[in-house]
Amino acid sequence: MDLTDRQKRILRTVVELYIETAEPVGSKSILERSDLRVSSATVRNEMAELTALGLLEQPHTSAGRIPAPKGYRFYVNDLMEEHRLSLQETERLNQALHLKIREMDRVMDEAGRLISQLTQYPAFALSSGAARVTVKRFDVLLVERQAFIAVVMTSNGHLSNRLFRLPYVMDRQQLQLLASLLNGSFTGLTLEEFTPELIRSASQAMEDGAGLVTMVISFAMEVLEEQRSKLVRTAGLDSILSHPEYRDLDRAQPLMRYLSQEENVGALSVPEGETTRILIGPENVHEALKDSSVVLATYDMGDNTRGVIGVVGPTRMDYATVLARLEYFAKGLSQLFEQNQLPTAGEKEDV
Amino acid sequence: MDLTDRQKRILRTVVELYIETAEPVGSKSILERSDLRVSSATVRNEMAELTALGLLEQPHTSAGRIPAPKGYRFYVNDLMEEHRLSLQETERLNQALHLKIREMDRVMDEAGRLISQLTQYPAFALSSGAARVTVKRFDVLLVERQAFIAVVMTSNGHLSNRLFRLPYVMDRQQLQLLASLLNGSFTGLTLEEFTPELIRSASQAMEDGAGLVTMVISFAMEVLEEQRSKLVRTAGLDSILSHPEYRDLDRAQPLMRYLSQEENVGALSVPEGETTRILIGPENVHEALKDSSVVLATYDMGDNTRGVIGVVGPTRMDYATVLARLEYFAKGLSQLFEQNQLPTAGEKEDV
DNA sequence: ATTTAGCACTCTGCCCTTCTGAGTGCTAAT
DNA sequence: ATTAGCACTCAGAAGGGCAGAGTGCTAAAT
Repeated sequence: MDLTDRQKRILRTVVELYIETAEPVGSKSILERSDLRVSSATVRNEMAELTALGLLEQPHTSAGRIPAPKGYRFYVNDLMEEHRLSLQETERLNQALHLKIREMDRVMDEAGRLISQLTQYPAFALSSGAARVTVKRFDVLLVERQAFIAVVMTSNGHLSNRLFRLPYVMDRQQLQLLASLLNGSFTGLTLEEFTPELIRSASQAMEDGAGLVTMVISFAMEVLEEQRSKLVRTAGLDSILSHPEYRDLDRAQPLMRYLSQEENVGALSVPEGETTRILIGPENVHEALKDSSVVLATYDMGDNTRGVIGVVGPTRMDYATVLARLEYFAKGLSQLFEQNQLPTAGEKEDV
Repeated sequence: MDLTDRQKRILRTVVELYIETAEPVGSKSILERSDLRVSSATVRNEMAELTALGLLEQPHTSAGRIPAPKGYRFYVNDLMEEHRLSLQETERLNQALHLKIREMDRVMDEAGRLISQLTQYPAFALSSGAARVTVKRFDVLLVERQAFIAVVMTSNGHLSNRLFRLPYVMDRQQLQLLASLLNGSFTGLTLEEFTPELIRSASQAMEDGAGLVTMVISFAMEVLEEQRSKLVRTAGLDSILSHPEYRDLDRAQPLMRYLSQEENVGALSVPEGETTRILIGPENVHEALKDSSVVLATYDMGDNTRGVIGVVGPTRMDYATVLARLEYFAKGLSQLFEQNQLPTAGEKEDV
């Protein structure tokens, strides 16, 4: 797409004016805004050209122009200046990042909420579950004579535990045996490798405490399952309604539905190798997003896994600002994970 | 409020018809529905009476009547028949209750989601944090020479753990000491009783490992704090928009805002001694709920604490059905907590 | 003393028309 | 290539008229 300088200037002005006002932009307002030294007729001619190229569109014959998705795309790729965060903004973001929260769920909760507040769009946070999780280590703790706690540490540094009660008395030795058996046979295995045969043979090795093995193993499997699955948090749904493009319920409702379903939001992702992504209107696969845009940024969760945070809004979104804030926030999250000790209720495991 | 039988019949018919259709109810449709054997004029007279009593209201002179908040209240208290769940409904609810989820957060997540699906109204689930939580027991597990896991069991049966890394090597004996120290000084205390002095004196007792005490203790304090705080989950916000009374964005938006804020929803409660509660329109304290209704039901979380589940909808809500479903679901949750082992990642502690 | 038939009246929602103003596209002149 | 000028288009607001639902009241009937 080759545009003259003047055309670029015009396109950019249209986009920015439209982002501001949500009203179709006429030739005169362009002149007011940009410092083009031409007449409105010239601008009109250029706009006709840009429309022919599919960069602008006209809601109806006698209205101004609004950016077409292609126009936004061009703007985002080539025209948009990087938004420089103001001191206030970084201040606010930093403050938001000083959440002293340890649990994964909470972090994501907060992240979503904060981004939404910060951008005025509905936001979400995803943690892409660790692809290949294994149990790294089992521990068993005798609590009373008839109860013990099993602690499972997974390869991604997460710790889970559960209390088990038993109908009979258990001795320390038996527990010892259980622990070494579990550590011997089930560490380093992915969920799939927990085969029924393996479990059976381990149970048999345990003799009279055979039930214990299956109990703890099924707990471990739950943990693996959970660690593998994505965590999705959405926040700020209410802010949808404050944007004029969603005044129309027929637009707002499908979007809300979409955002209310975890599997939808969970499917949004950033291609390997990139750290951010912008999806404009029809570039979205899902029908419900066809006239909305999505801005995504990735953060580093430590153990080679990336999480995603993002916002959804009208195509008339303030891409520059949103992107800048999102990136900054994502970087902050990465740092949190790095220096800190997030993974759920435990500390990050480095090796 | 004394009403004749006929008046009650009419009021009830108006309410039920209006719940169904969302349209003002005229004298003729009342005759069609109920088996009153009088003329429409008589009904009109009665309706005028009911209106004078503040039980019905008229959107405008030439329209039918709609129930006033007082009318709903009367209906709910005296007229409403208990909704009998159909086989399908119980089926569906039972299915929903067979979530094999252990973690508190998840249960609440699911509960909210399910109730919303089941009722078609936005729903929420609250766990009212245990009022007086203490640490019941500390455990420490050596993981490597320079790392250990601390496990904290609280009085409400919750288990939390965290991994601590250290810059120096630690021996088993030291850990032993740490554990007995913690168990000796900090069990049975509420958060407030973790005084700086106590912590200081305990640290000193530990000599070279003084840092360990403060680390674990501050972790324990986080856990207590967390156990004490409410958990609020909201779901199904999108279903708001499918009800005609919220077609008007100026109604929908404040409600969504309200529901998006945890502290608002967290404030909803059921008085001691009751198990359910219905709040109709202006009976609600919060401005945003003035023309919506809330139905609440409590469930038993085991350790003398009650959780609340509820839905929010237009005053024209199908109270009977919603209440029945909510109660059933709440009972199911109570059972889950009872037989099962919910509290977060651990099992319920019975004594 | 109730109940009812009958009727005039009220008001909303809908459709249709008109009008206005913003903004265009085109033509002819520069 | 640019511009002034002008006719044209169209959405949205404003207003008028109409139909239908439903009321409240009066006077008659039970």
